[in-house]
Amino acid sequence: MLDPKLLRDNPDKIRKMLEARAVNFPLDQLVETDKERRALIIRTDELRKKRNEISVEVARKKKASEDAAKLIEQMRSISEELSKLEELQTETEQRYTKISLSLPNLIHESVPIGKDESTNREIRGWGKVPIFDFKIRDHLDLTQSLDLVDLERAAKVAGARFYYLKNKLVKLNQSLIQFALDFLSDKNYIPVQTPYLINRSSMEGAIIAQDFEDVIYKIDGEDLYLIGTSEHAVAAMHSDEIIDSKNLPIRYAGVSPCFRKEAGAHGRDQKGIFRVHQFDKVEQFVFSRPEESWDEHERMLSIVEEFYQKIELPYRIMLLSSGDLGKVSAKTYDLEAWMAGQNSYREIVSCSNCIDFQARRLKIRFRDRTDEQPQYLHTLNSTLVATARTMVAIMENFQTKDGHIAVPKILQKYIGANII
RNA sequence: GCGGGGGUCGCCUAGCCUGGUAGGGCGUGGGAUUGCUAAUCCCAUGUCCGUAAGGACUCGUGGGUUCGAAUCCCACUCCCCGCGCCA
Repeated sequence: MLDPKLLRDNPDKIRKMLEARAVNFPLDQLVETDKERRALIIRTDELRKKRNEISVEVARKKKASEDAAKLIEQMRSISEELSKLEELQTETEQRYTKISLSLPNLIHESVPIGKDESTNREIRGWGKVPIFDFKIRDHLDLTQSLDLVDLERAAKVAGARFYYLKNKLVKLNQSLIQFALDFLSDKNYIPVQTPYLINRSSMEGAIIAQDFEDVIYKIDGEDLYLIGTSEHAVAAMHSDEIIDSKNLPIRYAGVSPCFRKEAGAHGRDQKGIFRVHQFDKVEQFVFSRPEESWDEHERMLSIVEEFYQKIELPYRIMLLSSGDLGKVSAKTYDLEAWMAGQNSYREIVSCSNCIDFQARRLKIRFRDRTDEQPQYLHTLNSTLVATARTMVAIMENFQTKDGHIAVPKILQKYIGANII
């Protein structure tokens, strides 16, 4: 949600953003509805004022045991008119909210303008792409020959894009989670394991309407949705709260499974466990003062880079262009890891500053002193590790000539082995 | 799932029975007073509309009764206590 004042004072700024994102949005309709709703507020406020004045008079007369019948008759007609207007107001308010909830976030000035991923900008790279002196295999091949993943039975039991992890891959999955949590704890992040199902109003705080269709699973007959990432549950943690600024920034290490419908991804990445309906993730989520959020954003990215250097995965950092940017984010870096089996870099991390967009939706504010106007804070989120994709990268990059997988040094003590 | 108790401004609390402008304390900021500090006293302290003056709203949420609801009625929700079931 954007600052409603922007809608009135500078709609062109919003128009520019929509253009840069190449998004169709009924901006004029929103501006019009905002006008309607404000006019209605003024009219109902006036009527209420009148009613309150008469009500005080009624009370006074009754106390003095005078006749108030005439006034009460007036009250009756005001109340009648008011309830009609209120109905109209509620309807207008709902219409306004519905449209404004689907309005995407503003874009930071450093974001390159461009229509899709082809205009993303490479910021830097790290590590050497491995060179093999044997014929390499992709991760699907490796998981089948080493009996690490059962896709056929998962398809039978749950459907496409599900999987059974088996044997040492189960341990690798746990090791990545454990290492990630230790790593963030050392940096004073607060570990938090979230609810995996949350209600609609919480979900609406973190995502935009279209995502309900494309990514989010709903529990039939309940006001419950499976989280697409712990970000959704952590963001809503402090909804409707005013946070004492001396507690900022609040840095959480969220851990949870992630559930995604992947609607519209038919045919893409069908192989193996790269694009799946369920995976585990450790996530950085930060509540920050507005003036500190851009530094915080860079800090989160540097933490991500340190992590992947420790597990020795070659990567490059991409700055997403306006057309590829998520609707709730003002600026996003992706980390793309080298995947030998696909001979390309693939996205495994997304690091975003959502500025005050989620905070407005969730009413998360802060202040320095208790007599001060509270103001919206900024929220940021970044993957630390999404296990399925990171395991794909590890398997493909660390494969050995004899068809096994070397375990990155830092994970060996967690998994209790140096080869899979 | 059943029975009982509860949810009031950032925090704590009064008001609810008996309907008529939501009061007090803490915290925080400002001011007064005072060698300094402390204590004391005064003012401010949520959201929305409005350039402003000002006004409206706000008592877990949503309905209802009433001229008028924090207060009465109904439903839902969350927390606490007891019982039941249960990994």
